Amino acid sequence: MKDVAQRAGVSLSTVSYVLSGSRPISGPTRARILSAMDELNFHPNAVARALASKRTKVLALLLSPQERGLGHSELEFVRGATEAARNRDHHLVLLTAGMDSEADLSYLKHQGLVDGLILMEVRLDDPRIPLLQKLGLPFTMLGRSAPTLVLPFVDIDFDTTYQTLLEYLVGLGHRRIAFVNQSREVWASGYGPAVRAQQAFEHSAGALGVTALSVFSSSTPRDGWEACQPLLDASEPPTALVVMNDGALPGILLALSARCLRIPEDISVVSACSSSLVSETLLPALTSADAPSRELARLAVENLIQSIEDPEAALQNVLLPCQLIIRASSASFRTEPERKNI
Amino acid sequence: MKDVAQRAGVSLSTVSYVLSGSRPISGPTRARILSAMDELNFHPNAVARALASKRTKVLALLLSPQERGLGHSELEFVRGATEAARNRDHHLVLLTAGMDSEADLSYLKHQGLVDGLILMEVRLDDPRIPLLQKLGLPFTMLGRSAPTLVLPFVDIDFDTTYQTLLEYLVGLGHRRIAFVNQSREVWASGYGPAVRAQQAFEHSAGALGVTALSVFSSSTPRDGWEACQPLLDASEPPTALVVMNDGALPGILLALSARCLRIPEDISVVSACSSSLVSETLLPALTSADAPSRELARLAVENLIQSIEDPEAALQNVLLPCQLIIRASSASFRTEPERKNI
DNA sequence: CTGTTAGCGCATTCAA
DNA sequence: TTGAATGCGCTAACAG
Repeated sequence: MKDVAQRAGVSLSTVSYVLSGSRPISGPTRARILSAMDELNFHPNAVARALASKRTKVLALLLSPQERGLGHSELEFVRGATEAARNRDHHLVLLTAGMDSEADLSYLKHQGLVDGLILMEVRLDDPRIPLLQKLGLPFTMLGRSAPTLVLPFVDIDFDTTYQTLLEYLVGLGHRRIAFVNQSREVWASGYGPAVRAQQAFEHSAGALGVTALSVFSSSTPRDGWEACQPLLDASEPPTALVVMNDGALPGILLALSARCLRIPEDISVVSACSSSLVSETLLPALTSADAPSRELARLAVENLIQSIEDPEAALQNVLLPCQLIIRASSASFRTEPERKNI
Repeated sequence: MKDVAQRAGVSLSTVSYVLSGSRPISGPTRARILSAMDELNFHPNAVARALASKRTKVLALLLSPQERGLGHSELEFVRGATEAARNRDHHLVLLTAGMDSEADLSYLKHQGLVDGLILMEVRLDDPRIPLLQKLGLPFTMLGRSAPTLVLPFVDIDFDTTYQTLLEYLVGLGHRRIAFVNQSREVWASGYGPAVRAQQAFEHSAGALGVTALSVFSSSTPRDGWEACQPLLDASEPPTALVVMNDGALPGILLALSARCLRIPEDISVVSACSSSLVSETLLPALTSADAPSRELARLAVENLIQSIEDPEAALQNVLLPCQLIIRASSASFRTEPERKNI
């Protein structure tokens, strides 16, 4: 950098100022400096900048790749966040270690390698939250914890999503609708989406006066298969399935196929809070309420950067509903003219 | 850190040396220093260390989450790599941006935020390789490029894997075996696994004298379904399917179900180079050759760190075969006593 | 075995 | 609008 300064006939600090833009530099000198940088193939060193400015411009996304691997909708979130970070001149890295214990997070903080965090897979009483607050490490959540806490987050608007979904199905004539949630363990652990979706489904179903059944399933085809057996064995099986479980979907479709139930003639299947990348490629293509992952990611990043730059700023929480996209797996329920159960 | 030094009654550098361990320190002083660090709740600052030592101790895993989302086997690799990095006192971050162009990689290098890279999804003539060599950025590949290049890599031993797989199937009496590869585009682009697996399959099939068919399929259930239609429509359909395509598997199973072909009575299905997390949870549980992701990850990290610490070191390439695990989807082929085709 | 010292490459405060 | 000087927190010679 001092080479650049010499070559441009200015002082080292002037070079620094054109880089950071934190001070007005006259047109000509700025141009000389820029071309000098170019000629010398100069690239500022991020580590040194970080040390001097105490900001690394690195944001981390905490993943917990325990259960089901990263689905398409998570990946879309990652892409959106990466892109948003870039637009704001930041790096976005994914961290996967056991970033949950106090030791880990404290380590992260003191290492000083990241300026802030985005938490995924937030639970209602997520233990990471008090830790991060205590450590003073800026963070934003994808999902939210218990409603009492005032914290920065972006999340799916489950109420609106399920209301839209159920109104659509009821409009098609369905009166017995089943919900396939995530696993009971995940739900019981207070994982936000599982809990809120369950509530939202039951609430909307009640408001619309439809019979609501629900089952849990881990995110595997095998469990999806098993989870829907009782539903299909019932004396009055549901005429529509709402599934918020991408991983279980193949098993569910297989189970229906095994019983020779046609979709959507015999039963409608809609996917909730998933990615169109999965809904579109299933057989048949599934009507779905697609999660606004990209948009949420963008908002989360903006949120985080803002709270890094101004810790006092009023936080701006956002809830976005999933968007209903009608595909081939839903149809109006005909009052059993030719329903064939085997 | 100077506070620690004072409190322990030693010089600043001595503290530094107990941290880095790069110099023998006597028991007593070391103990005093450690307890001083503890009392002051001291944590070394990674950024400062990086600036002074010119090593960030950060390794990056380059992902290209374009097509199919990260599958379980990739995630297992990530976990293995993270763990291995930790054991060697390094951080492992995942980078997902468009880290392929020269500009991006050069940026990464000059930023100086990472010491080295692990490349995933390597193609036979991967453009990133010459770039990284030119930039002098240490890297290791998961997978390998054209065989002529001498570069550090770890990879699956496709030849052994497919030989084992086919010998197993032939031993069960199968003589018509089909292979479902990744998509034609992926194969044509020179993606290593797709190319090498195809070769290995054909070679082993030839050596064993079995009739080999093969099709391509993108990693979606829909395409899996479609890809196997011609196989099943053939006058002499295969009696066994070898699938190296986790994403297509659900569609393939659905297609078989739709034709009322039972697994394994009517047709055997085995999964190649996948993760047991998917094979186990499909219906039925699939016999599979599981990728040694964890071990490969560990080796890749060791490799990379070694080449960072000693760029001249003789590189140690490794090929590991997948391990055949027999589950419920394969059985001996009975010479059509009751084969029911619909 | 331990202390002294000179940077690492840049941001930023003070002067001019 | 620019320059000079100080320091971010730590490492790694060089000296004892």
